[in-house]
Amino acid sequence: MSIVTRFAPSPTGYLHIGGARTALYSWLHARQNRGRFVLRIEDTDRERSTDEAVAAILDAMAWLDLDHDDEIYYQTQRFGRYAEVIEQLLAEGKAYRCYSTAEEVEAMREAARARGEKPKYDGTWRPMPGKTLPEPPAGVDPVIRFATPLDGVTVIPDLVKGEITIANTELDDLIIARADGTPTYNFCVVVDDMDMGITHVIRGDDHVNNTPRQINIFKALVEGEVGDHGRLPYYAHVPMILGPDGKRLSKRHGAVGVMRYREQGFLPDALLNYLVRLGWAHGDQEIFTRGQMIEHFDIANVQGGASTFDPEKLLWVNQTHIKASAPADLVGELRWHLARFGVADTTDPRLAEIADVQKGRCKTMKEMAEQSLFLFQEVAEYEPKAVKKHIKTATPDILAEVRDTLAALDGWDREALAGAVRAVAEANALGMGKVAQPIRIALTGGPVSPSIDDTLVLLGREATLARLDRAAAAFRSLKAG
RNA sequence: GCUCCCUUCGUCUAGCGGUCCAGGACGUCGCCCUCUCACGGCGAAAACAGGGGUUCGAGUCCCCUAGGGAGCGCCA
Repeated sequence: MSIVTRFAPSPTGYLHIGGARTALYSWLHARQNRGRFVLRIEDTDRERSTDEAVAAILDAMAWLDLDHDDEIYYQTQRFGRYAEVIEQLLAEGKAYRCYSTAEEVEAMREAARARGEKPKYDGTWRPMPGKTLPEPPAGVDPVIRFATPLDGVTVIPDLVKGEITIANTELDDLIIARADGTPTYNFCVVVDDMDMGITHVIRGDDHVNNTPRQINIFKALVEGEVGDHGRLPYYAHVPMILGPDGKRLSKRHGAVGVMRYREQGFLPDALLNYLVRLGWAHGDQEIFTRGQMIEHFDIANVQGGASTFDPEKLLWVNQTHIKASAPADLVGELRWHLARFGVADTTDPRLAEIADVQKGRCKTMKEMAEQSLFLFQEVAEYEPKAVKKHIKTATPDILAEVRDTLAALDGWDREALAGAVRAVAEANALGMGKVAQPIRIALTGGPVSPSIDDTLVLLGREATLARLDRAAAAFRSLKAG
């Protein structure tokens, strides 16, 4: 029997970090077992669901490259099916109509609370052997409740937490269809998981308390015990992700939307790598390629407790991935970030070359783009602090000498350029720093860039000579004035 | 209030009864390398929540306490 997992977001906002992790775990579990990964949009709450949110979630999934099988399922398109199952449950006496008003139910809950119990519906309208039901009041549209077993226990076969046992007396008869006839979450999930043949429900552990209810509905619909392959799913409740203050990760903690991480310059594989390691480990290994994640991930080894999101480590993982990437694989994100900085020419053939030179020195792709901007635009100003520190009275002459030496070069390759700069330094009895820094400022406007030979190669002969001329003149007038 | 879950360095974690005076990684702090920023190399500080058991032996199994989290909707 092949594995089927699913990711089932409700489209009320963007895909956040926590959702991305459960999606990743589901995806990994399916891919490593050559199973199917289903994407299902849980949009039964029509008030809060939006098309924009659906689009945002799909965008993020695409960027992360967590590809799904089958078409995308939308719960709003399955209302007919839910109605059918509700009729079946009603006919079999496994569900019943309840005419209690919201106010009455609230009073029941208060009463239970007063008794020190969990707030529950009291079963007024539940048919029982020998019990006479009240006469349905006129003008009240009933809700439909599921008849939860009155005794016994429900066991959740949970791959992460181990078996969890809940007494059925803790559960009440939950509403599966509202007064207006629309089905509710806990019911739709079960019908969908059943119809789609889900074998492993991997989701956040905020759903643990819902699970016994869902299992009871499941048992009312299919034969077999929980955990039977293909009949009732296994569960894996993965813990929450916490912010630095120990509270559940939320907007307060800054970026939570996956696409915000793209904007900050993270690579999708790096984000996934960080996420997979948050709550799971494979020995001492920190860095995983996609293939390694698929090979080694084990849902049963996921940590039971919540873990804290650490932006610093994410940055390190990202940097490590950038460093290990083939330049060609970085071009896409580099181009995207350059465009965000206003660089219109996205077809520059130097992109791979730039990525190759920069990849060892950037923590993020945004940083890489930003530090490569000097290659695409003229120097607007020379950073005052850098000028103060590195530009001396003799600098204009040195730069002129560098310029002439470079201009006399036959080729424009790294070795020749490095040799030329070193020659000027030696001729003037200066350390490399005393020559390289002024050149760097002249060419980029600031004190930071790749090694001076790489910088010269990337900038090219024409731009280099022009910028050296311009800087020499500018510094000369600066020192004179 | 009730139910369920969780608890190893600041953080992510390894550990699945002895090989643990607890290992790796991020971060932090030193030193080295160096044309800038980075990279890299070497080194240091840093943890089994507390208390009872079980056992020849417990970070590893059980119980209690404390702390943290989730849920208790005609939301998902």
